Amino acid sequence: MHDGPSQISLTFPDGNARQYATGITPADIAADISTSLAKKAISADVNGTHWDLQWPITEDAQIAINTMKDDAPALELIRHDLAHIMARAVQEIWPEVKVTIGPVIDNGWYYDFDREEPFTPEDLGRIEARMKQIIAARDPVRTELWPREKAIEHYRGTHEPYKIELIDAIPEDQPVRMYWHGDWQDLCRGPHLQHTGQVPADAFKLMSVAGAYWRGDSARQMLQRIYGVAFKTRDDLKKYLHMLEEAAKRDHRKLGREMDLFHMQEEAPGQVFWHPNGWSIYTTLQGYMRRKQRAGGYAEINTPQVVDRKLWEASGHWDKYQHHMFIVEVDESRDGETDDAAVRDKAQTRINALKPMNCPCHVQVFNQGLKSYRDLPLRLAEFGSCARFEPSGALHGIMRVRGFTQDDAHIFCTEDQIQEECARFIDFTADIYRELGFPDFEIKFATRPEKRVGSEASWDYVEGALENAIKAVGRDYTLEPGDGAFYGPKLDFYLTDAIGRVWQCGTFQVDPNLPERLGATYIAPNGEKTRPFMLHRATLGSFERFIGILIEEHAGKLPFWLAPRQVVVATIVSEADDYAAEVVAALRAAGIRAETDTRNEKINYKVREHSVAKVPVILALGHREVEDRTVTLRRLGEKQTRVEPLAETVAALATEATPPDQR
RNA sequence: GCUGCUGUAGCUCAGUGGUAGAGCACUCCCUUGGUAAGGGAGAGGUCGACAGUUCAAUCCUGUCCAGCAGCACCA
Repeated sequence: MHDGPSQISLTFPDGNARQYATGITPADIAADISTSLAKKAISADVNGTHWDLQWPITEDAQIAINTMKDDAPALELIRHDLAHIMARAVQEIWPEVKVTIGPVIDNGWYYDFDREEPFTPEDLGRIEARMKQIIAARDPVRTELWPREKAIEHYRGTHEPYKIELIDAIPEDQPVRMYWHGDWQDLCRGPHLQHTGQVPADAFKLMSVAGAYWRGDSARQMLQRIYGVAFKTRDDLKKYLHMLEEAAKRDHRKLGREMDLFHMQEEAPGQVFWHPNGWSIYTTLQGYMRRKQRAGGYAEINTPQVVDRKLWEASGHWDKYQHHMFIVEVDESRDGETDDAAVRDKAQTRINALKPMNCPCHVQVFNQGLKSYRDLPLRLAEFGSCARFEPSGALHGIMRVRGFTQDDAHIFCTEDQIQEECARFIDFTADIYRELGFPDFEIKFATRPEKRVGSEASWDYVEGALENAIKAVGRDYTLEPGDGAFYGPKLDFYLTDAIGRVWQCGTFQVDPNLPERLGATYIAPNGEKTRPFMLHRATLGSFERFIGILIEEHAGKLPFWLAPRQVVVATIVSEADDYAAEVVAALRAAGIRAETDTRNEKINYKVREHSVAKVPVILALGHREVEDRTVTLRRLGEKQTRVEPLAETVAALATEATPPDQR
């Protein structure tokens, strides 16, 4: 059966090599080393491949035996075996349920089932109880390689159509691997544990059930996906559940309500009603970005929101993006008509769309007047309000909305200037992220997709320019082959927040296509009309989304300069009211957002209320402060208070309130 | 958009086939209290919308709208 040598040499992590008969399994090797290792072993690493203890080894290799002490393989196996154990439990309770796939994901696993009836939360409890029985039974796990015909035949017999489809996707020449957990069988590439009892019975939890398309294809069957989380110990599970609770407390939708930042309502789904507090954050951030862009060589412009379809047809959006656009039909015959009834009697309808992007309008600005190569690079920036008809299921608080404002800009430049502009933009963006408290970010470099326009030479050149730019500014990147836009490659910038979540914010895209479609030209040194390149770029992405990220990153406790109410001056006795007004006036004169709280409430009450509202500084005033012209300062989250002279406090807070670019 | 769940006072949530309740918030009164909720009284709801079943619907059924989770989407 084996063509290879009858003896193989396996090298262990300590460097020792030993000879074994070919076809030996890691289980045999572990048993050969010691009985305790044989018991503790969970899997092996063979030449870097995660290897089931039951799989034979047929060639020389580096080998390491894994135990539960090895985190990565242990978690992988626990979660993967739990996927199978859960599927087994489900089929034992409801034999008619069809199984599909059940991979390991971050912190756990899921398994997709085809079942008529929806799984209920009570069902999850039943399944979990059954899983614990299966674990307690310590059922052996075994595996075999089957010829594909036999496997297909088997699944025809058990009426598992999804499994047959999975086998069809396996290359013809490969046998099919089967696994058994006790008597329950599943198609699986493995590896797995030795028996179900190796799974910690108290360190997993079924979390939720949700729909998911078979093979991720929205045209195909909707399945029911059950999510579970699993760890090595009960403590780790508890920690994870606690972390989820903490994340829920940071939810910008909850904090937005508590801090009175914004609201949304059903008459305007996916659009934000900004309240004074929220709008204060927005305008502060926008002011900051405006200064940064000016310093970065951008000229700010503003363009229309409602634009005739002709422009969208010319730009190509009408063909490719119409399903995402808000279309506005206006009866032009009513022009000058004041009688509403007459207006309804349409004669002539003009079709407009709310702009989903600013780029076509920016080209219109570029196209006004003749441009010279001396004008390039021309950097046009707009805080552009866009509307996109996002699918209802995609909406999420202010993070994914239908109406939003981008910190958008388009750089018109020559091919030679792309690299320099890209490098400038990366530095520009890195500087802003650092000042806003996100020093670490990741750049993803998306290269030419299969469906694309433009010559290979042009793609080669532009991709090279971006890559050189990233290297020139000394950044790392990850490659996303084939993920670029049809017209050009792009860089996407990802921030990681305080609890490890990743957010896509900045973007930089090279586009030779739109200038072509919209007829943008400049006069080159040789006197010829020449096509410029257009670079689409954004740093924050959208203000809405970025503010959502800031809220969640800081759990509502925004940096002082961004906080909507920076200081509340709270009186302890009403005799301090006049002094409180004076203090607030002094703070406001120094550019600080301050308010008085002279309500007839105890200081405890006021402190609690403003703390809950995340006001960074509370100044308490009683008889003593009035007498001494001092303030008692308390910072959010600190119990300690400090008594300071008024003038000193105002000066210190004024410094602290200075935006990072003006320090 | 798809699957499932949810929609009751400003917020968080109970509840019932005979048109509703709590806590907090709000208003007023008492209290002037030194750093995370002082006391009392009061006001506040077309029970998401529209149909249907019923003598009677907030409750049952259907459709729609919105929200939540996941999937798909995010040229």
